[in-house]
Amino acid sequence: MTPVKPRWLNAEQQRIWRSFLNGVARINERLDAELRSFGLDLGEYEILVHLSEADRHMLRMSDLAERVRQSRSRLTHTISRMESKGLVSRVACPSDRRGVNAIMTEMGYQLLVKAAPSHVDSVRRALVDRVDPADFEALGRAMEAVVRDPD
Amino acid sequence: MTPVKPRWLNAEQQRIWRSFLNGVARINERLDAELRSFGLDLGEYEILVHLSEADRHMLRMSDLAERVRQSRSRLTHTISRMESKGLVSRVACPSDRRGVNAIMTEMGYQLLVKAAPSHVDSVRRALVDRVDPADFEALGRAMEAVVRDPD
DNA sequence: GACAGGTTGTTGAACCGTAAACTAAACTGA
DNA sequence: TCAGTTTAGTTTACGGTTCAACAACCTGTC
Repeated sequence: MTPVKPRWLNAEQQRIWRSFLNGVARINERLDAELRSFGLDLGEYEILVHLSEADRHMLRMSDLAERVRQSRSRLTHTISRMESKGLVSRVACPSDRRGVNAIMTEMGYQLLVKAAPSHVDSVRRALVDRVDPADFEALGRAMEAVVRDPD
Repeated sequence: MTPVKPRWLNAEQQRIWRSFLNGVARINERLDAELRSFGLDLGEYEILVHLSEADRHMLRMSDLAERVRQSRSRLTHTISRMESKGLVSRVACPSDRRGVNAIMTEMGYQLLVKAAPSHVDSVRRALVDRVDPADFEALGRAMEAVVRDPD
């Protein structure tokens, strides 16, 4: 007979869970507010980061979608907007005629270069510098466990 | 002379930061997927939770907005939708004629009672049970530091 | 007691994300 | 070879969020 009763969170676990929800919201608020002054949101910023790290600043749409955890549909929309802002452009993929490569423009690269120091500083002020280093490492292990394998 | 050079994240810090972004996204995905089967999203669920904990299952709109970290405008829209689903209703506030109280209906309460065990189970499977207990506590301290005081 | 300034909550438009349907191309195997 | 399936990316419609403007009310001060 399998247990039917739900295993509630105890008071401590519940407190931590709510802190997590609050903390995540707070961090996102701060990062978004700061990036807005560059006309970017976190999603667009991450796209620029991943393109900047890629060979020839270019990635297949589906590959990029996975890296930034956006649905393909969402990425299509986001890239279209960024394209009309001149930050990226689209190139047909030579090896697979279904494929499309997103490629960062010089203007996109320059914007990233300009925004990055301020963004990193936000990440520090919102999280990294606020937290005890040992706790920060533990947070890393925790999140790696969350992302790891099944389901 | 103040330092101008940005203090970049070192490799370890960057790895942890990216794990954090990935982990948070993963957790939200899982929770939303599960709540969808009750016709709720995380925002609506949290509204029900906070109302259920309040005296007479009732809270001022602005108070509720703060607790669930939604803008007032967003809460107005969300509550309107939930009202038309029969989960909450609105009552004028006697002491302040600008005020509006959101109050949970019996139907809203019953939905919460039905959804809660499954939701708690998701929280466990997505985070609590996946993480070493000591790391989980560290995560709590980290998030409390994020939420605490200035800015 | 009136007015300046802040607060509460709503509105409507613009914007962004989601979901499903769809086109085109590439595999797969019989 | 070719029917069936899978994959890539886009399109469309819809729903939710944000933003700015607004009306109604409260609060303190002169």
